[in-house]
Amino acid sequence: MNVEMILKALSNPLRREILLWLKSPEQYFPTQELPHSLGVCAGQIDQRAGLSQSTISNHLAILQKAELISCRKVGQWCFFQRNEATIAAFVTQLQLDL
Amino acid sequence: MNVEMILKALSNPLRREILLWLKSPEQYFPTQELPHSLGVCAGQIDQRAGLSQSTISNHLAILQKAELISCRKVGQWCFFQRNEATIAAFVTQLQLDL
DNA sequence: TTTTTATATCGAAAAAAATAGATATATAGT
DNA sequence: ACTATATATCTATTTTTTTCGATATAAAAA
Repeated sequence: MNVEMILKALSNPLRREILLWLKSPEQYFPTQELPHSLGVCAGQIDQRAGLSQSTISNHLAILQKAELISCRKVGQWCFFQRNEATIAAFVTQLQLDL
Repeated sequence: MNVEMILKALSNPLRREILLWLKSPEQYFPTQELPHSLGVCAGQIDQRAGLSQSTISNHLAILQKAELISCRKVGQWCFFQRNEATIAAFVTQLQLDL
């Protein structure tokens, strides 16, 4: 758990928003056909964010490197999920470190 | 309490370090003549950080705008202190928002 | 009142982050 | 095997952040 990387990741509003979207997939990604329990498909996130595919791919990579989200590959798709363990550990760590 | 501004402020390692220094002034600023209960003099922070005066002034302004620190002016000096209320409220808010 | 000291602000340069389009890679379907 | 689809990577551009030196402001000291 790298507080440095996590704070950098969270300093961007879009990345924070993506984290929120992933908190309530049924609300924010109602058009996804495969079950939300798998996570949310990268393409769905692209669509919702309205920025280019490569830009969103980059943001997702930054969230992933910070271990705030994880990716499950299913066929040709990538399904992203929040990593609640890291998020909780981060808040706890901040409480001590800050 | 503006989570956006606070996260931006905390995304910089030097600003996080300054916050830590202000947590233990007697440890990090033993040469300060006036009592640490006043806060830590801007010049002491400049000296410890080893960057230019204007750069540190800028960092302190960013921390201040985020209300992570506050400034007390005594004569020609500025004494900075952590704003523990904001810091605690921020961590609590993250726990909910994130 | 002039000079010194402390901090803030301004303007410019350098470094880092965000964004996009083009291309590569990997999987699926025909 | 060829084509279509999904995502990642590469390169370039734009925007934001960091940093500095010079100058402005304000208070203190001479």
